[in-house]
Amino acid sequence: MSLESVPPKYAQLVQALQRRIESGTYQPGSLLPSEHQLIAEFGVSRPTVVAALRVLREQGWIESQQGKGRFVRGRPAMASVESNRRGQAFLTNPETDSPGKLVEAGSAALPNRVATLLNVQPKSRAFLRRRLVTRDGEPTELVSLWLPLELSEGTDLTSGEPLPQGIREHLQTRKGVRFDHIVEQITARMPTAGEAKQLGMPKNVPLLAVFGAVRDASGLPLVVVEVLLPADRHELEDAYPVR
Amino acid sequence: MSLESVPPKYAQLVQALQRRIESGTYQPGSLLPSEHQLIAEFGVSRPTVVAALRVLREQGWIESQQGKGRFVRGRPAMASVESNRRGQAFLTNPETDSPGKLVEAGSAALPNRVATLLNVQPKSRAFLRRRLVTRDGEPTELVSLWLPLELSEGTDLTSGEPLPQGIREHLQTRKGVRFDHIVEQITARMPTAGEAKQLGMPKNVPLLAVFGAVRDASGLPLVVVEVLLPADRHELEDAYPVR
DNA sequence: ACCCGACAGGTTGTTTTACCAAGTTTGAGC
DNA sequence: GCTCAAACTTGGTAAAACAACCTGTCGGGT
Repeated sequence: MSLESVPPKYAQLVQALQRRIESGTYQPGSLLPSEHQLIAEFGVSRPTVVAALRVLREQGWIESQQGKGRFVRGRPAMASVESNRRGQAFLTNPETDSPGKLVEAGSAALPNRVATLLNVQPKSRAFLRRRLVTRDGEPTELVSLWLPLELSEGTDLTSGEPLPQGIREHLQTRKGVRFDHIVEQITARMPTAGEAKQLGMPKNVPLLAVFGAVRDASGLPLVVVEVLLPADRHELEDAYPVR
Repeated sequence: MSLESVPPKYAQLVQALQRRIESGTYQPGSLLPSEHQLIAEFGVSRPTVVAALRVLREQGWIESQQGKGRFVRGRPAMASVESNRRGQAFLTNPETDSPGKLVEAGSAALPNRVATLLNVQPKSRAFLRRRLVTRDGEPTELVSLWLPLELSEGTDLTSGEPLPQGIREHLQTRKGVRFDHIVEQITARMPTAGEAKQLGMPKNVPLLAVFGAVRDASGLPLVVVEVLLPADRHELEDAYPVR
């Protein structure tokens, strides 16, 4: 008896066609064999062929045109561009991964913008955990984490120690909340005197400010992350499909 | 005879189920009716039901678990956040949509960063089309479009008139290139004296600079867009799923 | 000679019926 | 109380038919 599970036929077909596109057997811009030809070659039924081609279309390998056929687009370059989302990393990676110093951890009054993102009354209080991240011994980023007081109770976020677990995992196991997506706002402004000093940057260099509101699937805000980056040392990169 | 086309059955089912989730008939976390129940209620075949449920799963409305059933997640908040991609709009919308003034249109030497994004030799020349976009009569954004000279030949991009057609469509029909995705870089810096004057902004306010490299499906760069935004008047918003 | 419509044959899109496989829960029987 | 089979669930495959769409060809007309 073999314990290794074989992937479904349509998934095997997907891989086979991907290999042919990558190897150049099917040139970008050219016409893919018709459904009937693929049925004959691989010895599967039409629904199986269609299921495989649907996956390829949704992943961007091919595009189809009713009445004409399916055209090869090539290996989707999107997948190879790693998205450098600032907010993402700080939520999933443990703090022990990046060296830094805890600046603040406790209850604090919310800035206006953060209160709006958390969907609470302005000037109300929430839990704040702020860390100065260093790279090569130099301070590079100031990361602030805000969350409602009721969400911070019973967690280890108040501790001065770096969290060995990702914040995402920490909150998910302890409070049962599920992160779903992040709404990100990016602005630029001049640093305050205190920020410039903490980050060791000239006062005439602007600051990139990234606000990330983490929400659950229904859109309810759970946590807000603010990342401050000196603009002369950082830039943000991202990729997305057209239309 | 009626000219209006009816959507396919599976799409109708998708809409019907979405309405029930939105109206609260199906509560988040609860179990969706089984395939058999949906077949009986809507009078369609199983593949049709499965097709609809597959769409809902891929869009994040529900999640499925073999042997147990399908669970309601709720309305995916992602979809309701319209992505405010800067580069996107300037490529698809005709210039006549946004009032503005053409500042430059012709061959120009490439800045280092743009040459890198276009994957050409530094200091080589390319076609530049620069527009100052105004809102409510005030200048708000400086948009620059760079493309290789061979791609600009035979187009109307050299004309001083606003393009009645989107740049994307314009290039696609005239040169046969197909836009696929955009790699975006965001930085902040202080404006030059000329930029501050053109944009009518104070010299001590930073500038958000968005570079968008438009590529085809194979990753070949086609066009580079640069958008300059005074940071006191603009911010960038975006949303993406976690994991 | 040229243009235009009808038509045939190809393609993908949608729907149906049928059956089997795999995971989960339930309850009957020991 | 435990085991295990039955009955549910979703996942996958096969075969068939019709609809919608595109592209040629073959006419007939101007």
